[in-house]
Amino acid sequence: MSYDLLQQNIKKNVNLSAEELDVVCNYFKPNSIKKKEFLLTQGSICKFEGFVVEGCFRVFTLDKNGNENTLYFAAKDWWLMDIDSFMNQTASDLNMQALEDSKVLLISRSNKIALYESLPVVEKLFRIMFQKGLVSWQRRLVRNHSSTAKERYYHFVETYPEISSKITDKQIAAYLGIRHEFLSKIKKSSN
Amino acid sequence: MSYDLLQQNIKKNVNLSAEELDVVCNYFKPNSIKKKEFLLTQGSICKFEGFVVEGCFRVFTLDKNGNENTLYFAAKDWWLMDIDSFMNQTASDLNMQALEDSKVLLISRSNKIALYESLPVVEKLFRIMFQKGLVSWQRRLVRNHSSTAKERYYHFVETYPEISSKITDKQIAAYLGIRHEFLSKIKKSSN
DNA sequence: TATCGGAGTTGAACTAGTTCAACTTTTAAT
DNA sequence: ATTAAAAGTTGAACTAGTTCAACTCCGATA
Repeated sequence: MSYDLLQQNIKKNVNLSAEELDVVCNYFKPNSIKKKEFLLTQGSICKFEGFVVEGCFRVFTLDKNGNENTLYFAAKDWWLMDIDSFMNQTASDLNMQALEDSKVLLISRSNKIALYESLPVVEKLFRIMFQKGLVSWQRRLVRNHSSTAKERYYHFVETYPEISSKITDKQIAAYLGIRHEFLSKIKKSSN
Repeated sequence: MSYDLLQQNIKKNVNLSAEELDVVCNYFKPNSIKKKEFLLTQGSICKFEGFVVEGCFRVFTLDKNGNENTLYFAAKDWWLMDIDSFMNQTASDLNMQALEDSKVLLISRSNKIALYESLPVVEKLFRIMFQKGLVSWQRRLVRNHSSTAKERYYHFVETYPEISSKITDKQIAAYLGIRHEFLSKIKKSSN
């Protein structure tokens, strides 16, 4: 059943009873997205938070120079959110595109609010999730400042082999913050 | 009284009664730190989370090349934390140094846990704080990838004029991820 | 089976940012 | 007031990464 993965994911962060897990899951609705389709586009208002059950997404923004900048990839067992747009109902800066046929569990804003209210331990769940998220964003920034593009590339493919295998080099370059031509030269150069 | 600022800060994120605010504040202990002293050093285990009442700190890590990399500055009304080391009681990668004589309110790990348990709305408080933090780290990464050092420099001084005025150019360079010699050239070049 | 478009490759010229070393200015401690 | 140390400046040589354009190599679609 498609809620299993979500339940496992939640249990990594907080202890919930089977009943509580069911309550949480009931707020999430399954959705299928075809390859190349967008779950969110820049300029629109984010209506959901999502959890990826199957497939893979890229989350990117188109910057002032017209370059794509990838914030993160979300494969199976990852969360998909535009926190800012979802919380404040402001125009999003982000695009979320399926890189293959995918299945997600989505929670609407009103359901998210209801969930927080009906089950206070969910506050703790997301507090811990965001806490962990913060740590990894901090690490990524330091890595960007202290490593070369080549080092960052090998770090990425070693850390996320499953994701690396699903995406193009162009998309990896957009994540690393380099041009894809240069990534091509990195791969060619001897280690 | 030195808890006022903390109370105001909390009220920006959640609605607490005066009594609840007092409960929260009671877990925090005032501390004075002299200029140049360290509140945390790389390799040690972080025993506290802090809120800056007066003064200013820089939070940085010494990377493998021996360069200082500044994660953030914390002036009055900012939080000081090494989430990873504090939560998991693992060796810290971070240094927290006072840039001037400073006053902080510190909460120990056992008190933080007790606080979460005694007042569940504190979970919401930190959930929202971390949520906002995540958004700004994401923005910073995109900015690093899509702007030149010069643009990032002017963005920094315009966004944080109070902090800019307290710190050296060397420290700003360590935050921007550039060498201080290059920052010197940026400032000299016509806008 | 042809073809079209996107992903990847390559090279040459370029530029943003680094490195190092020498120097000046400011700050802090005695 | 003196001095030492740290911060800031400058220039010259360098390098990591960009830009642009031409080309190849698929993989999807008609």
